[in-house]
Amino acid sequence: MRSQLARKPQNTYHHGDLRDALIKAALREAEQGGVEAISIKALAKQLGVSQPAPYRHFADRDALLTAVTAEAFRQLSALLREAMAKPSKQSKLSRLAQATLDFGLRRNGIYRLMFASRTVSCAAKGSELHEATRETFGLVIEALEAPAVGFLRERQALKIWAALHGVVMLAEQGLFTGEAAHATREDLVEDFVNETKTALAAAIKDARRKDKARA
Amino acid sequence: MRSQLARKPQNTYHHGDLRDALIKAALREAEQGGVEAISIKALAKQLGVSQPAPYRHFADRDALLTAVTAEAFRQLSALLREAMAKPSKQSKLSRLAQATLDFGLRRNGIYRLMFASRTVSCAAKGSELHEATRETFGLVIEALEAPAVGFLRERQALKIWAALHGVVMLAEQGLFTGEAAHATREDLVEDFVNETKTALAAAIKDARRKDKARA
DNA sequence: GCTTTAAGTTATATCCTATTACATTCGCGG
DNA sequence: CCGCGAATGTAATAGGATATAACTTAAAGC
Repeated sequence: MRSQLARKPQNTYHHGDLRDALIKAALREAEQGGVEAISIKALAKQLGVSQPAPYRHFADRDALLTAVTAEAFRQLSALLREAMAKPSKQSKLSRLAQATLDFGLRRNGIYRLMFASRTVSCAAKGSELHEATRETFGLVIEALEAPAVGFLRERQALKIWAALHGVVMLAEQGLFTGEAAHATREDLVEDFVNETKTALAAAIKDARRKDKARA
Repeated sequence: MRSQLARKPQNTYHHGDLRDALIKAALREAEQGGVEAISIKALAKQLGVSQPAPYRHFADRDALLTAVTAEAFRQLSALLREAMAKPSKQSKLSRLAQATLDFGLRRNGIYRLMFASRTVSCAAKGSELHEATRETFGLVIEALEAPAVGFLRERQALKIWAALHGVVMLAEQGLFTGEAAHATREDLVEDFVNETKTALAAAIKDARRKDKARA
């Protein structure tokens, strides 16, 4: 496999793994300047191939962005899985939440590419991107560590997921400076984590009660 | 004032209010296709002026986007103010929250322009955009209808603000379809509203208790 | 080994941003 | 009321990006 080498080996007509190299390089670019920093032309030059070469692998810029976004989701999933796996006195949910915040701030260009573009919503069911996002969301559900009550769990997962987004976005926009800085980003995330836990516990208790009443 | 007419009157060298017309037209474009739908050239053509004319009013595309974003925030503020003013059996906070959700979904292209781009975070203190965003955030604080405990209020305002963002983003990305659709967007928003209210009440009670203990 | 096909190249069309140099109009002081 | 400077608009043009078409080279399979 030549996919490790980002650049094309000299004197070879074929790059070897241009598709993969393009995605990796695009991710690097996006890390700094967000979506608009991804330029087919620039990537081609960087990888030592001609400008239209990428079009052999991606129909257009959007197709590349979609693939890049999918890869980014897989990387986030890996990070979250890792955070959830390592032993800690904190809950799985808390670790997942803080890891998400960390990813969202440290790799903000990529984060915005993942969530702030319309790419995701246009992903067809069954597509690579759709699967990648579902996997990530699955981890959120898993982190709740709740008995399988189906939609109750999904609802809380959606809520914490949404709240995390918001914190990342606002943090990146500098809304935590000034007087509001009394609350750090991490504090807010922990607030949401706790509220999610109590809400989930209450919902389950409620469901059990109704269940018993019916019996 | 000629600002009502979007198009340049025929046979007049000067447009009359090109700056304003550009912002309005750009907002219309963004409503459909988001930020990338805003093209200086296309706007100029649409307004019947030469292609470089806009550069008399905006240094570059970014400057236009910044102005457009500021206008969008002012429009959101107006909408929220209206929602909060009209009599209703629901709380101010609930009305503000639902109005935000509505704005975020119905005018999603603009919403993304406002929050998903880095424009806002680059706004210098005192700039038009910075003032516009602070005004909007001020309305959120106002909607809490809490006694002035300063940072306690700001913290809850940040939290509900963040949560609202998240819901809008996820909703727009279609994460509420499928099994998760058990919870509608409006339900989630109401959940957050209620959690904010109880959290704020608890925080204030706590602060009072500590205050009394000191006396 | 020969052919088919995947992958890359050169050339080119089109669109957009942005600048420069020039033209026109507005408005204000004399 | 006139003339001059600032504001605003135009034409011409450079430069960069996406994307397509026609051609070329290497790889892979029979």
